[in-house]
Amino acid sequence: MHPAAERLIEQMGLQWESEGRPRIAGRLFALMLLQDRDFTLEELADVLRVSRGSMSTNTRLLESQGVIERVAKSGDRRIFYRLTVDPYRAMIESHLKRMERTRDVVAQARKELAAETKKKHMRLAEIERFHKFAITAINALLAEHFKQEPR
Amino acid sequence: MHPAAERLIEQMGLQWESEGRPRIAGRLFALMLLQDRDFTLEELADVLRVSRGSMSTNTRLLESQGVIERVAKSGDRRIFYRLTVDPYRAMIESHLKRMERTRDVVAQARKELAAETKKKHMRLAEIERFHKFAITAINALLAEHFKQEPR
DNA sequence: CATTACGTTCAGTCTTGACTGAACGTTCTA
DNA sequence: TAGAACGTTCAGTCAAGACTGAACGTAATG
Repeated sequence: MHPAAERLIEQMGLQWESEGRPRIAGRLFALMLLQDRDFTLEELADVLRVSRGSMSTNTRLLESQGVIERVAKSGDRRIFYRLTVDPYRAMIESHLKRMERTRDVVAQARKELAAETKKKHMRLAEIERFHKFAITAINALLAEHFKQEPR
Repeated sequence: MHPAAERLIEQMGLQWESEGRPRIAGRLFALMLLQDRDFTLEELADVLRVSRGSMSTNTRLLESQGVIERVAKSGDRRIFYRLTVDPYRAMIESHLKRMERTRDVVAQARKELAAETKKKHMRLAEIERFHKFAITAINALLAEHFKQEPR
């Protein structure tokens, strides 16, 4: 493999790790970006030099997030993996879910604290507004970017 | 403290933790959202029941990200902390930096692999395009949301 | 049926980093 | 100048979770 390709894979792994996601998943993602084709689990494990167990865990993780998908081939018992059509959408959407969760947590607290709100200085409303705004914007981003390839 | 306030603090902590950020920092952020006032380091440590050492680390972290700021008061040696005017901007901007970093890593790899690009199936260009698009969109979001309160 | 190949699971290991608390340096005060 | 109060640092502890590898179940193949 080309040194630049190796580097991309490793750096993507570190990037993901720094964001609290499994390093192997990041490396896997980068590999698939570099080679847009079908891989067997074993091939992935070999190329990235990790155990099949780890690879199984991480393919399942990325699959659950809609980043990669499984492909069956007749006459071959093995499962193949490939990038989905729009892995970015999947990743953005998981971000979106997190923001919505935070928005809900804040909204709930604000509701329950409504009585005190008038007395005390709070900035809950402010951050809630921001979250709503951002969520709307992200949705708009998704709509805009994928308008020519609807799912 | 109101149970709902306690809950917000703890949930925000868990949320941050799940995103790979220190739990204490999330709890600290939530506390300041609830009570928009100045805190000493010791008060923060007491209220959240953590050591002063931890609190020192985490206030420095949030300060470096522009989420909180230090305030000096004459006649008081202690340092006070409070939320900045727009902590969300700071948080979005750190996101932005990460995306830019990824974009650069991908761009670099694509450049070095230019020769092979024509031969092989790659999706580097695609993800690079998406990153650029998203970065632009986030900048637009910032501009839009903060247009009435420029820094 | 026996054998082989495959993916998953799980107990155990290891790494990372959050957190503590004592020690330290500094600044203020008496 | 001694003492107290404060914030920071750092060695040490601890927990979370990433990762391994062996064991397992299943399906294909002969």
